[in-house]
Amino acid sequence: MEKSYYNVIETLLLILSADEGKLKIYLEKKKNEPYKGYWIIPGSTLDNETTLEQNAENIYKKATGLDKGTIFQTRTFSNLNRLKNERVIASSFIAITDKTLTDIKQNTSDNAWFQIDELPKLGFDHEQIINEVITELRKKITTNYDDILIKFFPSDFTLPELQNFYEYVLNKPIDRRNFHKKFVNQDLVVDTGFKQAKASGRPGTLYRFNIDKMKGKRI
Amino acid sequence: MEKSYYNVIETLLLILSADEGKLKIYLEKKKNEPYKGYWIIPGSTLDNETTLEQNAENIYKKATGLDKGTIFQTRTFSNLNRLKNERVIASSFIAITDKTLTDIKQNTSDNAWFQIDELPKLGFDHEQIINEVITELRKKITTNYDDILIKFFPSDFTLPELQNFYEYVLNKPIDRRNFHKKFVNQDLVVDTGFKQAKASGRPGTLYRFNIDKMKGKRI
DNA sequence: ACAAAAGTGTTGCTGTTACACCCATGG
DNA sequence: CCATGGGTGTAACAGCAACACTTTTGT
Repeated sequence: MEKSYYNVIETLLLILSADEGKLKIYLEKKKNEPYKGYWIIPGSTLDNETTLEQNAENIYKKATGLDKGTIFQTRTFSNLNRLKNERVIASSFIAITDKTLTDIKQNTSDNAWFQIDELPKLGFDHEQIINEVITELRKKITTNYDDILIKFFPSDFTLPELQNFYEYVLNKPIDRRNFHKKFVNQDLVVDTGFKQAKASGRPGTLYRFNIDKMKGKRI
Repeated sequence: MEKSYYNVIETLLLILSADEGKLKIYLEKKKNEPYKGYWIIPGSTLDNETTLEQNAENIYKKATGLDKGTIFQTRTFSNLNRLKNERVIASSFIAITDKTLTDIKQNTSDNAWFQIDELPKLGFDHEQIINEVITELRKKITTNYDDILIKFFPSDFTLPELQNFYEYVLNKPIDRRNFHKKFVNQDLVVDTGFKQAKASGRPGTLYRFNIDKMKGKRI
């Protein structure tokens, strides 16, 4: 290979969702070689008439069937040996979505949701990319940087649900009474008046974020 | 221009420093057309045998004469019309440095430090890039995200110095007594035993960050 | 002595932590 | 009535916010 000032760039989109108190990622199974049968982050090579943001949106639309979502840029990976044959730069994006609204509710043999701590066998350097991007994201979630919690819970939720997700990301337990007090006493959440329908146990109260109070709030 | 999957990428390095309570950026004056006489962010086109990180380090070394510094990646800009002739993607990095240690202490006609709210006439889209990157950075500084304050104050400082910088970035005043108490009572800083040499007024006590206490500390 | 800038103490408020029992629902 | 999971109160402590006068230095 010869030294050149032209580079190949791909956009990789980490589609994430808060589901059952876990942080989950949507992955696709590769149908052809190399890495046939391995799972990969959905992506697309960038042409010089498209922006990275447009590219990410296109991947999002194709994968979820949704038009609009919370999509933002994260790291760009430029290691020389990411792929075998050619140096390809990966610009990674995160999309935060509501799993229940997408066309990909059900896991199939071709695509599925995985907990970010229970990843399947991944192709290329995608496991490393997920780990690096998620490490950054965990910091953002646990401090509510960029009001990111709101984006993971766009619709109604119970406080135990939120707490489970938060404990999962933080990886340590929190006292339920204190968690409840924090959100309710500071009016960070609003009671919707509805209760969760559940299989067992007392149904939880459904809350919604009080956007005004949550904006800029450091958790 | 024809659609292609090859792209030109440049690395832009925003070299920053906390100086006299202000956030300053190092810029270079462009010597040839286009934008001759305008100021620009130092940068370099990426070849396909170099990583973005290596590229940023090279720019840093060339500009400051320093070997190592705190350098990290920020946004990648891929607008189609950034430059006139060809679509060039800009991957921006921040370098945080100690202005007094660099070879660029003095402003010359070719390069100079500017307060980030008193920028000169900038070439290309560099003003927009600075503004977007600095907006993100301000959030990080004011929350001490990634322990960034330590990086801006690697050596001794007085509390009023730190406070001035902090007020400048936050763009609002803070009570001096409360600021002092916060850092001293929580042992976030250590008294070095020295005093600042100053032109007028009572000399300030020189402190150093207590790294262990500052790590992960949210300000 | 004056100007300039740094150092400092108290009080009330707000949020955090630690801790254990009762309540609503389905089976 | 039992299992499951949700809801709740209190007290001690820590950090934050609001407030003005004194000390050290150079001129």
